[in-house]
Amino acid sequence: MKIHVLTQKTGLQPPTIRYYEKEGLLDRRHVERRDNNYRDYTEDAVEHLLLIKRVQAAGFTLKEIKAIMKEEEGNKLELSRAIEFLQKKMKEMDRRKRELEQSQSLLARMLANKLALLEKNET
Amino acid sequence: MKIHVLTQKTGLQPPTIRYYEKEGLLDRRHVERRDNNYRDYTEDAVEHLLLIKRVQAAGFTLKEIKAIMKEEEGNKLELSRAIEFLQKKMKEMDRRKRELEQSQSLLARMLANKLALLEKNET
DNA sequence: ATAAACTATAAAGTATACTTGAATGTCAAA
DNA sequence: TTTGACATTCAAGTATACTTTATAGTTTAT
Repeated sequence: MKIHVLTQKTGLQPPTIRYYEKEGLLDRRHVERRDNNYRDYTEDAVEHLLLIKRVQAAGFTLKEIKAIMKEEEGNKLELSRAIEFLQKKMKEMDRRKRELEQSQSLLARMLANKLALLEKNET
Repeated sequence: MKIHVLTQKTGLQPPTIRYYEKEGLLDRRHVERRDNNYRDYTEDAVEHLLLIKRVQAAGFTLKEIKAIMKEEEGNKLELSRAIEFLQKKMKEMDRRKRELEQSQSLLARMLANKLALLEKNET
């Protein structure tokens, strides 16, 4: 499919998708070139980009995402090192989750305060 | 306390703390100037900066954090609008948490694969 | 008293993740 | 066939969140 179709399926913009490719987040499995030099995306590209979006929204940088993706493929790292890497990432996510929960409870307290005030005013 | 002491208590660097002040994340409650023009931080500044760190680690920008802080003070916004604001932020955090959990389960699957491989190799 | 350590400001530089602009090429429909 | 929509590259611009550099004033220790 052409880039425009992919933008509709992913919600990303053409320059963003090209940028990701330039940064090495897409490969032969996701894009090829046609005779006219236009990019031709596979169906896999859709899933792949949506995955990138999710992981990115979870707070990872493109660099980290690339490392994770590469790792997914890779027997470049040996097994034990790959496991170490993934466990480190898991811990990072746990930490982020805790921080998120703490912030959330802060907001919850603020919200409770406001709601109490509202109650008072209405009584 | 002087800026150096605050850096030790927060783990932030002097220019970062000054930058936060410039960006309006600190006010009279947190900093004052002495006769020599040196900044003099209150104990409140410590808690405040650590809070900023946590909320930031949860994925919020300084601008958003500032908005939340301002709101915490503020009867600038009327009550109902404040509540709306906080509820919106809560939803954002829920979404972020879900994305984090999805990414985490992705990593968990990858990790499970690696561990299975490891098992196999050892048998 | 003077060097070392700390403080200040202002401006420029850096990294990340894009977005925008300029110039050009390709294709599909009227 | 020519106009409009879409594609390409490359370079420059933007926003966020700092960090670094340069210059200068202040305080502390010896």
